[in-house]
Amino acid sequence: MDPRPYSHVIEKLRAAGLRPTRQRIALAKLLFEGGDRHVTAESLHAEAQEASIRVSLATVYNTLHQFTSAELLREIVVDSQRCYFDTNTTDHHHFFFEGSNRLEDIPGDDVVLSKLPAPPHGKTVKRVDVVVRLEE
Amino acid sequence: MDPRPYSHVIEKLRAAGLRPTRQRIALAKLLFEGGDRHVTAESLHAEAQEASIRVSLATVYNTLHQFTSAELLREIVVDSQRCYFDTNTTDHHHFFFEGSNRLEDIPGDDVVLSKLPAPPHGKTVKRVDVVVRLEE
DNA sequence: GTGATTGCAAATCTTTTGCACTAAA
DNA sequence: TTTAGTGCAAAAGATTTGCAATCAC
Repeated sequence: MDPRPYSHVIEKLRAAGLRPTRQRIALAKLLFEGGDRHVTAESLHAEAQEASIRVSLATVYNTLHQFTSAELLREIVVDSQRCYFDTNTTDHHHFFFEGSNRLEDIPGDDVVLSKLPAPPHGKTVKRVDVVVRLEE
Repeated sequence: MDPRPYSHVIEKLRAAGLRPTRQRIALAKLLFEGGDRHVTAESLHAEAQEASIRVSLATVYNTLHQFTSAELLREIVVDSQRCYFDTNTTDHHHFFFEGSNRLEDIPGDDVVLSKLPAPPHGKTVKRVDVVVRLEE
């Protein structure tokens, strides 16, 4: 077996200034080695359990927020009942399937905003989020 | 005093198929007689208390959802911790002031989406929400 | 009167926190 | 060894629910 099976992930964590603990490494592997993903704290915790990774839900919450601060993840607001996190941190938008509460990326330039208002005086635009809400 | 001081609001409720109870009339007056407004259940409840209207918080929640189903209000998702309701049910978008958690309407055509992706097969677009997130 | 609506308190659900314990450096 | 990170259980905050009391019609 590869003597340094987690080196990628460990580097990523170090680069972000996060100490590579067992839990962070395991969660980072789940998050970043499966392409672009959308997770909630609950869903990631369940996934970790299935993979026999022992992590508490509190640590999952903490970790998701730390990763978000470190810009390894992006938080997406589509539902006022739950937080979603996206492993795709590039500029893009989302489809949201009401009913199944599922999120899907909309590739970067499939949405074009050709006109935007100027921000109110003294304010800066942090981000523009476009959510296309779908129903059956 | 006007013998039918609430007639407007009462008509509005009846038209929406909602029985005009004391609480609904009072909340509808607060909501619809002050121009375009953004409220949370908590803020509307506080406002009602100040106006000496006796309504429980549970009833405020129920009423906001009934009004939303009846399309007298629109629910806006900008924060995964709280529900916001908007008395402006026309097509428009929002500024969200992170920090003060305040919402402001962006007039209809100050945002132009010149390109949108086709919805996935079998799905219908229910709404497209644009949120411009601001910071100081 | 009768069924819809309300209030209250308890329940639920997601998320955060305090603190003793453990592990990384 | 020193400090950051973790787990657990408890707390917090938003929202919902069950049910008896009340109100609109």
